[in-house]
Amino acid sequence: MIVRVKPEKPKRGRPRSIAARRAILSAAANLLEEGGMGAVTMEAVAARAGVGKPTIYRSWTNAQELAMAALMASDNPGTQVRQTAVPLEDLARQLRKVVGKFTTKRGGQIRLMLAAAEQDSEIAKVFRNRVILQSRDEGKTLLQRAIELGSLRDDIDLEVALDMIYGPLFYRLLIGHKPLNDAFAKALLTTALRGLRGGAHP
Amino acid sequence: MIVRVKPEKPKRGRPRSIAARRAILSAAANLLEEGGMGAVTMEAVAARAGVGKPTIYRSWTNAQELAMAALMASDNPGTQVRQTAVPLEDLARQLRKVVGKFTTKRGGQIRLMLAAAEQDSEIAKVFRNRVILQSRDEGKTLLQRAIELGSLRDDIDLEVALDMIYGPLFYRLLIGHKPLNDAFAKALLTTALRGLRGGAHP
Amino acid sequence: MIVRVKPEKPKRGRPRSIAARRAILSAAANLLEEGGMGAVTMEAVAARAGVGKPTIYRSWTNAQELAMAALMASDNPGTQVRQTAVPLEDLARQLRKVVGKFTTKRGGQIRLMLAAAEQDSEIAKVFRNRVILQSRDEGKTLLQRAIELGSLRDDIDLEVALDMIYGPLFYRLLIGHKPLNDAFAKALLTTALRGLRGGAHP
Amino acid sequence: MIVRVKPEKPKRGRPRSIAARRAILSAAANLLEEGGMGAVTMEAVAARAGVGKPTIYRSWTNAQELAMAALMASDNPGTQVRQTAVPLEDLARQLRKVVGKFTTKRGGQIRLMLAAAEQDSEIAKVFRNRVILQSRDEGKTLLQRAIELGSLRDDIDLEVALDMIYGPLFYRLLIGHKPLNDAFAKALLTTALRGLRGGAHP
DNA sequence: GCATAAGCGAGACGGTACGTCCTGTCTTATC
DNA sequence: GATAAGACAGGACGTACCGTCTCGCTTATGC
Repeated sequence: MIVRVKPEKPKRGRPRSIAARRAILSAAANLLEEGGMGAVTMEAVAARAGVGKPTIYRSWTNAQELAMAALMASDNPGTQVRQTAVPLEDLARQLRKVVGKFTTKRGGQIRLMLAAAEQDSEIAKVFRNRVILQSRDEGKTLLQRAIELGSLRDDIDLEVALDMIYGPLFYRLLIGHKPLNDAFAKALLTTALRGLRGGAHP
Repeated sequence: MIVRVKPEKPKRGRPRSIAARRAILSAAANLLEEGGMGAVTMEAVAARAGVGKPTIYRSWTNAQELAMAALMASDNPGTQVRQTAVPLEDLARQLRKVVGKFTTKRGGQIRLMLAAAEQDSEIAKVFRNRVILQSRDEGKTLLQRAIELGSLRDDIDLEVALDMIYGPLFYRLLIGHKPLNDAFAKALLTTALRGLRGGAHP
Repeated sequence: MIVRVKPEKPKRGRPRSIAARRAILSAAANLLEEGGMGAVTMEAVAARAGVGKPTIYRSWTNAQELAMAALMASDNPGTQVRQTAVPLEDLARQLRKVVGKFTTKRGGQIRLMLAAAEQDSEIAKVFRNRVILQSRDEGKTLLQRAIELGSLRDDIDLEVALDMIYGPLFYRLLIGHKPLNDAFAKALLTTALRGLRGGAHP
Repeated sequence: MIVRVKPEKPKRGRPRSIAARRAILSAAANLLEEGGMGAVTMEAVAARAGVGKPTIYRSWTNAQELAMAALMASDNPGTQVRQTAVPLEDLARQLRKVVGKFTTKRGGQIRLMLAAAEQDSEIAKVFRNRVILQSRDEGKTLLQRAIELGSLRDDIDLEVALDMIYGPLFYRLLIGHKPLNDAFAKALLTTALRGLRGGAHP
């Protein structure tokens, strides 16, 4: 792998660009944490970052995009789980991690972000892929391995199975009708694996 | 002991106009349908309803509340399914109805509504109960009957089971990573009933 | 001269509450004193007087009228001066009284009242007659007596003379470019009596 | 020592649009003429001037200030009289000019403006100086010259004399109890010069 | 002596304007 | 030649009063 050590092109009068970007994202993230989506206004971000509004508009077209970008920038991608020989145990571990992530304040921010954005905007898609579907994708790998190992039936619809596991987590995050915790994650996985069908079908 | 069946407080002053209320909700609903949440501004609603702004503020504290109220008011509650002797078939039928409801434009509105609102506002809770959890509650009755009839295991956690069924629908509605249709509803129910585990069920 | 003591038309229905009237005028006067004309809003008066708005509107058509009425009601008419054998001394005494009246807070209220009102409204005319021109009318009597006694020229235009005396008081009240005090009143009267013309006309 | 004639602060950012300023003042002046003070609302001015409300608020804090500024801006300062060798004749000519100015519609606007404004606001002071006291100041110069020439007594209090001449004009403008016209101006000046006292001047 | 009419408090109504905030664009002077 | 500063047109916000209108309730008079 080749590492480009900064080409350092001889630039006229734009030494500020990276610093400004960082300041903007940082200001936006702080505002988001302090006052939610509503507090992330272009004016507030500009003021706090010590930056002109046009500088922000040059990189993000509106406040939602910026808020999303800020949330993603401050996101540690690491829900990553190490894979062992027992994928179903890896899955259980990963679900607990996801629950942990959702339980923090970040969970609330994610919730707010989801419906606020234009559903079809480019950034919204990226956001969903990065923040929401990332764990599901990891889960997909685990399920596939479990099938290969014979731990799961080989006739299941993988996508349906994934939604049956990750959907409920998301459901409780957004609706909040029941607690979202490790116990739920465990019960969910157990029930999903075993099925609901009663005695008549052993 | 005499039971007064409604204290019915004396109500001083001019009563609120039900005509105005109706006009406001109607205007808000129309604007919502035409231009989404963003179009439901207090000013636009007031203008279209032929009503003063303070009249709106007297009943709803902000545009989101009003939009939610309008959506609920124009909502036909009828996901109601008739119950037969086979609750699992009733459940399948109901899931198809829910999918149908989510698939229309109303689905998009519901999606937008959810995250836009203050999560803990009173109206938001009512909204979630009426629009989101209503079907789930109906499902609960069906599942309970199924357990009584022995069609389902009697050791399942009912709440977990419900989320395992309704959560995925909601997941696809909001994230949109995969289609939300009858086929999905059917596969979902089938998989949930049967379980994912392999081996033991050759 | 026959004084008709009010034709007293036979009124049906509940008579207007004098208690309410008093409460309204009192509330208006207090508000006027506390916050000037701007504070005398119908709503504030109604709230403070413990009275419904229609009760106010039944007697006064707008806030300015009410404020004027309140100011007049709380006005002691007594600039009245006793008349002695030397009308010019009576006049000097009266001018001092007028100055005293204008110097208090009431002076400021009068000032505000004058231009705020519709110039040609009925109440504004009454106000001007009662509050502004009353003293001038008294002065007219005094000047006439002085002319009869030979203390003043008999070829002067009385109205012009009156405006030459009372106008400057009013001028300083409203514009405030120079102090309005007894010294001014004295100098004014002296100068007016003596004239400005120099040596050429002894 | 070097005297910098105007530090001329660096003025960061986009300068205020003089076109906008002109449009605002023009719109305000028109509205003032059409409907009086009450018609000069920020919204109406903004709409007519094709300008955002904040642009107005950036320069004037409320409608009264704006109306005053508009009236002053559209005011031709020209009551200025040319000075001849006979200052008392100059004075007579100037009084006729002032009367002319007060008699037009502008007179009514001035009247309304005076009491409507916060008495002690900065703009109100400027207004009084520019609109009301300007003529009086010119008169002061004329009187001084007349005294030097021996046409007036040299023992008069100049300020009192000025108020004795200009106060009555103002009095009739605001109270309207008697007509304000050239005849009055002439009689006023004559009476003031000659004095009111009888007897001593047979 | 009881009906009737008007006044009463309360408060909602359709409106208008307020003054603030934010948007997204633009125009400067600065670095 | 990109930046920060900040003015611009526009438009929604939520509030304050306006003057009018219902309410349900007194309170006098007059039939």
